[in-house]
Amino acid sequence: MANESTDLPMLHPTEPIERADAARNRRKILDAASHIVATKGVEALSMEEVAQSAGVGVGTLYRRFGDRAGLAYALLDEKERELQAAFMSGPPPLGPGAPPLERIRAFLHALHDRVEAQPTLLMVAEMNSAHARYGGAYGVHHAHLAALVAEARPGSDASYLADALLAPLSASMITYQRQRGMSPERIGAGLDEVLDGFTSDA
Amino acid sequence: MANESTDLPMLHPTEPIERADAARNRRKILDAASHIVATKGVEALSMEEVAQSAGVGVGTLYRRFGDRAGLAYALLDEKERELQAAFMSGPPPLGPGAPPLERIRAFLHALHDRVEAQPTLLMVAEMNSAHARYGGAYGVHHAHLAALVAEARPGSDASYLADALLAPLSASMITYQRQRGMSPERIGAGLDEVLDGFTSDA
DNA sequence: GGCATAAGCGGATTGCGTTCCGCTTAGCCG
DNA sequence: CGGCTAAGCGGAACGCAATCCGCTTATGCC
Repeated sequence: MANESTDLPMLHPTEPIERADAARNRRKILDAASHIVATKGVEALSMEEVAQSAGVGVGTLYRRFGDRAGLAYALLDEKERELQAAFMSGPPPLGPGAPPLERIRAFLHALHDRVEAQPTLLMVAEMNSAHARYGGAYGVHHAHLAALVAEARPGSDASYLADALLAPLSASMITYQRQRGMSPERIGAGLDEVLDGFTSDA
Repeated sequence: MANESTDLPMLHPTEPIERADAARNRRKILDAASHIVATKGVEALSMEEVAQSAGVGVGTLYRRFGDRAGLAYALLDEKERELQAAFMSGPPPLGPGAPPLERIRAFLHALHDRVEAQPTLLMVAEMNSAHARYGGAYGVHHAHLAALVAEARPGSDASYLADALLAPLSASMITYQRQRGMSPERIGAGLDEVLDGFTSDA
């Protein structure tokens, strides 16, 4: 079990193979990082502190994870994999089997739930390399959603609409809405309202 | 003409009054900053360089503009005022007089044009203090749009829908789409498609 | 005009993300 | 089993945003 569960998305069928010490360090780093997040919060997740706490140099952190956003993303990776498995091969309505519009709805609500569960880590992950590194997950979500939209609304620009549907679910937007006093339930209901526009054909 | 044109939004009817040297410095800073942006690009807009180039201390920059995002926002302020004037009291369809759905469409396209014209500065302005400082402009846009949505779709959660319509127009989203090869025209057409969902009542 | 005072100023300092580069060592090969 | 080599490592150094605090000065009041 050398290389599993903690590289970015699932787009590296056969990477060059990872050296044993590198794998060991990856584990140490992720353990230290999640411990820091759990005990002191995301804002205390500084590269230097993680490195020290894991007993490695900061250079190693950057080699493994690219930047702080990449580290945050790696911490979210397990949940991300579960999510991807759920909408790619899990039970409907999230997984295959339900009509596209119901799958879209289920998917957007799943993304919303994820943001509610991990707002701060996601916000860090969205930063900086946002659409490059984190782009791995975004790309998968976008492709999935675009396919469903193409089914639900043939002839539309499904790729654009997928972006437009994902944009309101960014961690920073939702965090901002929550700060303004908007409840998760209201956000969920709002999502459904947005989707009502999809039900009726143009 | 002490205090005009370069404080944040238009929410300070009668601020405490600005000292003369402070106003002079504000001008020097903004001039230096826009010169740097014009000649070396936004990425060269560092607080230290602006301060040096304007002949003031960095502390003064922070006193005036809060942070780097605030400075970027101030550089966009003139255009922002024009935009606000246009949709609040200009000619239709952007200004009052047209039916709400046409005004919504005109407004979103105006925002899109703005992003196409100033992507990098807007991206800096969106950073960090994003929804605090820059929140001034966002708040105005949101309030305007929510009012129009409430007119166009009575009974809906206009405040949420306004967020959802504004989210795809963030500078970072549009920059990302452009990097993927999506043309401005396609984005504009996509916006119209999103609005089609609004035409047909739920 | 002179003075009191608070607004303003500036640059040294701090903190942190990121980069760089010379050293170490795991993994392979003869 | 010993040596080769490239992957990996670590931590010093850098750049830059942001803060802090003692000094300066514009402004209002007598």
